[in-house]
Amino acid sequence: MKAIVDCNSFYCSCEKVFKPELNNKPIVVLSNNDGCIISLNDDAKALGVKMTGPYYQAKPVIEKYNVAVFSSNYNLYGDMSQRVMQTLKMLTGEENVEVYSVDECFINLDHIPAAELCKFALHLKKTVEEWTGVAVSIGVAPTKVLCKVANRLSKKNKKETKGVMVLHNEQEIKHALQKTAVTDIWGVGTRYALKLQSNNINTAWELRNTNEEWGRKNLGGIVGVRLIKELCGDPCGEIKEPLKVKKMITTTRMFGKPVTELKYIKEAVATYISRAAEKLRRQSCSVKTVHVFVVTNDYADVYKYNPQTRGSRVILPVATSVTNNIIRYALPLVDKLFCEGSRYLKAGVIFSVLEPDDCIQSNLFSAAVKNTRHSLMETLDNINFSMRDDAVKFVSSGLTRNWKMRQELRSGRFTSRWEELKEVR
DNA sequence: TCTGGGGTCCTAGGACCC
DNA sequence: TCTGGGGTCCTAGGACCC
Repeated sequence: MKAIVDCNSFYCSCEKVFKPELNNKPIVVLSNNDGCIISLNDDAKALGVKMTGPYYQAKPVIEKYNVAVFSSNYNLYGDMSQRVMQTLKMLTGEENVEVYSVDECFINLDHIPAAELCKFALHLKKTVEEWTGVAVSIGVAPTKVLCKVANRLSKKNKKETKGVMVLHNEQEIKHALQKTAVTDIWGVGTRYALKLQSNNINTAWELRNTNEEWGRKNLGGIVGVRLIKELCGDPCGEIKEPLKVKKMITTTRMFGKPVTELKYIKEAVATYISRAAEKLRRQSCSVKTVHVFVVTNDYADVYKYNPQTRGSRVILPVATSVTNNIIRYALPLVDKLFCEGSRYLKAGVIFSVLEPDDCIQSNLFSAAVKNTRHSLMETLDNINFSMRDDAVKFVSSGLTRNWKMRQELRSGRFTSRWEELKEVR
């Protein structure tokens, strides 16, 4: 058996830990740039506020009911996430925990006797809540997909389930699947949901009873086959070692307000390259292919949101993680992409084809230079880490940066900055 | 008169996730 | 005035190899 442990309204819970006066009060957390609502607690949901809706649309309700609003504070959430995961690893053994995202993980429970699963899950929940202050829900079942089903039902009816649901046998699985719409299955997005519904498959139970060949044809080949097997209780995804090394690194941000000047877009792209290169060095890799993209909103009616993406890529002669090298090759792409007169909403970079630093493929046609600037980069990373982000940066990334995103309502980085430590009198 | 079959690698694009 | 920022996996098709 497996479990999924999922933090309830994670970002809101993190804010609440340091502001106990918000207990039982509605809370929302906004995306970067304060654009969208990306987390809301049950109290906010009860007021009719929608997840991932634009902030401005919900503003009337938010102001009327005095909902607490925060800009996202990823330093805080990242640190709280580690505390939750660390607690679970201590309780179940590191090798049994697969961290799946910032707020959820799968746990292998094969060593727990069937009769004790529920008790054990409740123990995990209670301990995490006591040690970190973050509330969690737990779903236990034979496969990951079924765990997600159980977890969702446990959340929907917290009073009855106490936030824990175990699917012990076929009967319980059947009952749970009948209560789950296809749109709520993990692995079914809008496209697949439409296809399923047009074939008159509306519940998870109906999907489970579909034959695998139909799934192969209509739900993305092997992906669909696995999905149906998992619903049948036949595990296709085991608890995995976490991916220590990413295969792709992306950095992208909305601008604080639309930008029309080439100069500022180049500054932003240089900044994003610096950030992505930091992430790259953290996993001791170098990048071979750099993709740069910009998003415009050119429409007769400027209020209509109709983003258009244009991108271009460059393949470096030799993979590198040296920021200024990457900037040199990638920044000219911005000149190519730029159109005078467009309004730019956003830009970003994607690093793909990542090579480990210790086995970089050299180039027959360029001199065999090593990553000689590594000590410079290391120094730069150390300064920026110990002082503040961007204490030292490249001039091409701009000095004034008036394109930067808004974060007007961010709370303190209570657990990761000494100067912002929470004081108790 | 007539031109194979089997394989690998890479990339773009589509789907999904939180 | 105003709509996030990351990721993953899979597949099809083209280029190339012997």
